[in-house]
Amino acid sequence: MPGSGRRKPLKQQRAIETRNAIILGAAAVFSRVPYAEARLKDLASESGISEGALYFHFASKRDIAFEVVAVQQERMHGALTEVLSRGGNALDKMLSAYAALADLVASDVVVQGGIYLQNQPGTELADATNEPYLEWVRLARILVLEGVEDGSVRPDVDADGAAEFLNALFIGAQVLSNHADSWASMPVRMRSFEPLVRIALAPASS
Amino acid sequence: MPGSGRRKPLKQQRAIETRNAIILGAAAVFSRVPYAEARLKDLASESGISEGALYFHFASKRDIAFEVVAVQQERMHGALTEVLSRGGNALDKMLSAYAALADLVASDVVVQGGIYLQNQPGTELADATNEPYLEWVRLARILVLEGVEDGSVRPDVDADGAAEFLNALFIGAQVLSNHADSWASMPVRMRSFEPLVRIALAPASS
Amino acid sequence: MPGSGRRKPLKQQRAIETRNAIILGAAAVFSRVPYAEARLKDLASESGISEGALYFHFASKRDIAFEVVAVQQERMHGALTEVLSRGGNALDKMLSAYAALADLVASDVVVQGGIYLQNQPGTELADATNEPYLEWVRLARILVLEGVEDGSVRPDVDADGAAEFLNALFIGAQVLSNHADSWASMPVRMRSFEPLVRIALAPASS
Amino acid sequence: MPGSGRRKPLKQQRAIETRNAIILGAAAVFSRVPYAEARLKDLASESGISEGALYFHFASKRDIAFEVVAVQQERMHGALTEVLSRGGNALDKMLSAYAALADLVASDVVVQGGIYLQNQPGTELADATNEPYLEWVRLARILVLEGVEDGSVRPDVDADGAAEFLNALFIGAQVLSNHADSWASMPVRMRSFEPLVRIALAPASS
DNA sequence: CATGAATGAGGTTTCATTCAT
DNA sequence: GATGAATGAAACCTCATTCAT
Repeated sequence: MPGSGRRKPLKQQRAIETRNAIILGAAAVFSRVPYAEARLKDLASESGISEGALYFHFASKRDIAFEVVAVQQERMHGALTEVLSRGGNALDKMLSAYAALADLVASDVVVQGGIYLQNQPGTELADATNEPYLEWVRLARILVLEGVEDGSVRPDVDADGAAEFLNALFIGAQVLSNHADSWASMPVRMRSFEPLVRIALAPASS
Repeated sequence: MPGSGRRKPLKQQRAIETRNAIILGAAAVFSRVPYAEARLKDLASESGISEGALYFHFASKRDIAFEVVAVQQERMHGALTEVLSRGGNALDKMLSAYAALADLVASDVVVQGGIYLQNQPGTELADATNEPYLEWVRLARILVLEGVEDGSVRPDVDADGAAEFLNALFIGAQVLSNHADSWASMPVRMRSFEPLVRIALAPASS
Repeated sequence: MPGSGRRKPLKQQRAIETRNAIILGAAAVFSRVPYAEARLKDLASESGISEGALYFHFASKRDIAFEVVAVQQERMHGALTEVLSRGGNALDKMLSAYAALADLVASDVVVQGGIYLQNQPGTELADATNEPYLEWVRLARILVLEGVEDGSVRPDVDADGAAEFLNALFIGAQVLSNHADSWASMPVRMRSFEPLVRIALAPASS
Repeated sequence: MPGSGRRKPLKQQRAIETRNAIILGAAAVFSRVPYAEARLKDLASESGISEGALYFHFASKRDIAFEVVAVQQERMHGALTEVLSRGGNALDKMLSAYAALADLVASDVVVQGGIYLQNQPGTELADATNEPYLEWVRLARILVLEGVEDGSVRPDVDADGAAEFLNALFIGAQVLSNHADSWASMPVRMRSFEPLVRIALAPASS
């Protein structure tokens, strides 16, 4: 995972601010336009700095993209663990996890940029970009199994299939939301899926 | 039809073949690499023709991409109408429609190229690329309503929500399949979702 | 030795001409200005072609420089073998060899470019540039030994020292000539050294 | 000299040290790499100071290079006059002068940097760089004539030719030594030329 | 005096498109 | 109809220089 982690100490406060501004501006551009069509000129102007300054903080355009993805991962991970630490049965936790992520996606430009960057297989970026998907699937699988145990999920579901099912749903919602209105409708969309997911996974009722 | 008239058609015949070769080669490239990273040189070599010759058949790279998307639409549409013309209740039709599309996606390079091209909002291509999504949703909605009528779908489902649900699932599966193995696993994946979709949409059983 | 040897067949006559024009123009620039200060813009205009066309024929500025050096080597080698194949004793052959090389240096732009390129150790070019010097020394050594045998060189000279002596003289003359008048005076200069070299190497006379 | 006057000189003292450090560091870089490829960043780090600080002591990169050349000239001049002030006939003085310079070249980084800087005609530096060569030739000429008078040099030598001969030899040795081992072998090399030079210039023997 | 951060001009390289054969 | 060669705009990146602290 290149791009993650500080290279230099960054001695001045001003530098840190600039660095953050770059990540923010870059994410904004990357969330609107495919990586290869994102112009350095735009990253710079969106960040309010000169083009050359980018290279004081990052080694290349590629590195900037990696950093955006890294921050996105961090934030999504943060949101996730926060939600999962709350009480409730596994199914509820799962659904509120997706809801929380949907909120994050709708509101956080860096997350949007990171997501869109990941949706471009075959790019220079491919490497740093493939792993996350697998991680989500793994997590979902764990939650499904947990749900079977605590009774919130039907015992006859295929854990792997269900995990991918949830993931496909989430990713599809991202793509559709992006197409529709740049992720603004993401939370609504996910919420509208909830009842169907509940029916699909929850025990026959009671 | 005297032989004297043949000369032109014969030439056209060759042109048509070349044209198809271009579309096929282009689709192959577009299915692996984002539009902006697809090199004309690669389209040409993958099609087995020279770079300059592309411009005899198409006005620009953009046009080639459009044509790939057009053919993809055509083929998906064809597969769809073929499936939908068969008998069965709406839910069954719906599921076999998605299954058929999944097969198509897994086997047809042009369809793959078209799909991947569509997954790049914000591009030059954006215009020609946005509509199809809406159409799928519309179609799904109609089928859901049909299902409510013929009793294959629970009467209390929200047609709009269910339509988007199905669509998100399908699109998410595409993205995941592409990431995983260039769409090879698409049919399996969709089939593994079927039981969950049935439970989510079908009436409580009896 | 990258840059030496044809990459592609170069199917068209025109291409071959252009390629040669590039080498010639590039050499002209490289003979006036250090590698790192040679502007592609100048290489192009001096060759009468567009900047981009350079990249149809060569992969990089570096490669162009390598090719110039390669051609220079070739030409110097050619001139050398031509001279050495003539009759005469070893000392005479040696001196007329240096004279012939001096003429070549004064008249051939590609040779000038190659020479100046080689005089920049520590550059990107370093690799392809170091070997030739050693080769000259080796050749001079052989001739000195030959001279000892045929009696045209004093038997008590140190072959290694004499070889480097001759080489230093030749290289120093190049540097001075370049400084003075872009190599124009090279032949005169070398000729003015001849008597001294004869005295230094020839037997005490009689 | 009251203590109250010392404050400024003290500051200057520090400045002088920094200035010297810069020249030393710069020379080290300039001796390895052509002017245009020498990075200010490297000059700075090699000098142990910050990039910005360079501009407190010098107006530009070009100025630093000039200063390196100036110091080099100074030191070579110093070594020369020291040697020439000793006794002996002209030929001996000449040879020990070159020997002394060779020692200096091998041991003094600033001299190395200066020499390498001068070997780049066509640069921004060209102006300040051309003169020295002429001066060496002039000096050598004078010594040759002196030698003719004191009998240490054959009376029939062409003073101009001999002067350039000696110079070419010295410069060629520099180039070869630099290529071979960054000037380390310079003294050995020059010494190995001595016998040949003696034979070339000294009277027929006796 | 010194430092790290920022600027901006300009360099090399890429690549869709056009041209001559 | 087709090819290889050429163009030129624009992209990414470098780096001497300047600025704020």
